[in-house]
Amino acid sequence: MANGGDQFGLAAGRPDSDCMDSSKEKEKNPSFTLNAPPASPPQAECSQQGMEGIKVFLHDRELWTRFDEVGTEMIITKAGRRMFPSYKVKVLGLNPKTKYILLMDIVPADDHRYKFADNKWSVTGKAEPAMPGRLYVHPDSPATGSHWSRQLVSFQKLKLTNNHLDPFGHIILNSMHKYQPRLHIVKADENNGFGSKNTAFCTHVFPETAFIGVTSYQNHKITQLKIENNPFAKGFRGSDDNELHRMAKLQGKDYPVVPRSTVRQRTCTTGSPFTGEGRRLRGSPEAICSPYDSETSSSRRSPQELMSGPSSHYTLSHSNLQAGQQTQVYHCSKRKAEQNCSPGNHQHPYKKAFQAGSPMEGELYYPTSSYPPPPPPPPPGPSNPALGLTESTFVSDMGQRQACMFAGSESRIDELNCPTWSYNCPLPTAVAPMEPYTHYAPHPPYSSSPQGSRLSAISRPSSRMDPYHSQSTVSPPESSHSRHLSPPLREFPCYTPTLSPPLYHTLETHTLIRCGLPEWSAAS
DNA sequence: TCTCGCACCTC
DNA sequence: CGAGGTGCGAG
Repeated sequence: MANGGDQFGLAAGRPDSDCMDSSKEKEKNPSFTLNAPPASPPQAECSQQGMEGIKVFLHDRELWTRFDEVGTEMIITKAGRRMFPSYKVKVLGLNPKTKYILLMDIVPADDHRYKFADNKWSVTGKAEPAMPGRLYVHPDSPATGSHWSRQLVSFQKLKLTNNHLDPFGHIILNSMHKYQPRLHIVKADENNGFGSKNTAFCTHVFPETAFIGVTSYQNHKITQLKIENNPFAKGFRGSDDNELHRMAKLQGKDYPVVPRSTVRQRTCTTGSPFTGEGRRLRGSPEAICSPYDSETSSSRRSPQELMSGPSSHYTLSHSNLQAGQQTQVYHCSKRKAEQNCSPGNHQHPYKKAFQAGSPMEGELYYPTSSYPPPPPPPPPGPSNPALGLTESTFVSDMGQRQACMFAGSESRIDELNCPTWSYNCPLPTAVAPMEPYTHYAPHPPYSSSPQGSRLSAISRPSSRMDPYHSQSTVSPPESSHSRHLSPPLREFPCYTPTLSPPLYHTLETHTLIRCGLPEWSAAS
């Protein structure tokens, strides 16, 4: 991302990059300091709650970095498209016996809409209102620390869609907008009591995983990278003659055609438009940028570092979560869901469902009332929905454990009052009500530690940096910095214990519970 | 811009 | 083998 971020010009600079230790980072990059919160006081609730020692390393970071340097694009389709590279992480430092819920969300990186012209990305306007925020709960959740640490934690099955009414629980994104995936680790230990102030969680952001959602690839370099690295795209690889023949066929030409991939490779490799100055799209002027800058520097790290290093994870307090998101939870039974509705079905079924029926549903589901609460509240955070979800829930519901989606609106969070857990019943249709998230509050995602602070700050002016301290955690192997911010608040989505038939369960935002911060708590 | 059906591929 | 993940290119 570093680069990528730059490329996109995302508003943000990336917060620090992954692997480095924040402290180290600072050393390297003075600028970093500016943005980044000081090594920060561990205030973090995270630390208090034993989340401080958690280290997260992005798998295949090198690959992510390669994409990022060009400007990562992720295809978003109505049926839902997987991300590539896949988001996989190695998590260390968890208490072996404690149960945790791992989930992801993807938040707007900034409030811009982008266009790809002249072989480069540039800002073309203001972002569309944020889509309903959804959280993807790892299918294994909740599971013990030993379980998570045993092997890579893969979010490979997470799918992205541009269908605002998506019933499958896929993460909804807007095309030509930049996003930042985030990983949330929520302690599901009963002792914490879900929804309690003590519930601990932390958020990790790998700037290099930021991407722009597209309905079709814009940058040939990206297409090439996808083809070269994604096994499912093997058929497009220009291995030798195959490609030529294939291309010729496709084009209906008798003569060999030069495979795009080949061309691209040559073309793109070196000077990506993005590189250097070119890369940065105008970032949002906001402070955000700075963090990224720091990030950028980080990007400069040696390849080795990038590769192996644990990415820096920032622990963001929930604040990082995008503001204004609502939380909804969807449990999808993988197979079933797919069978019933998914793409697999051949678009028909689901199309109908979505297109035809959806509008209504969508409307119905969108609770206008709750809508954009003014200050973007803290992100749904790892909504504890997960927490709420007990194992039993997960397990039982899903024959197999499956990923669950949550959509959260931060905005609501504010509104939420005290921590109470409520359970919502999934809609019969499986469509969860969602609210649009409040339009993005400045980009939360990025500001990692600094972000964290930023986010919070953003969402709530009052809660700025102070409240959140990002701790810098040193990531072991490589330099990584992880910052743990103590979240001011925590929200917990309510969750329905009984999974109803519908594959998905939705947690509504208002059901979220906030925990923790005084500031926020006061809000609304 | 986006959607769709397709060939080709992995699993 | 079938299910399903790919990018392609026409529409």
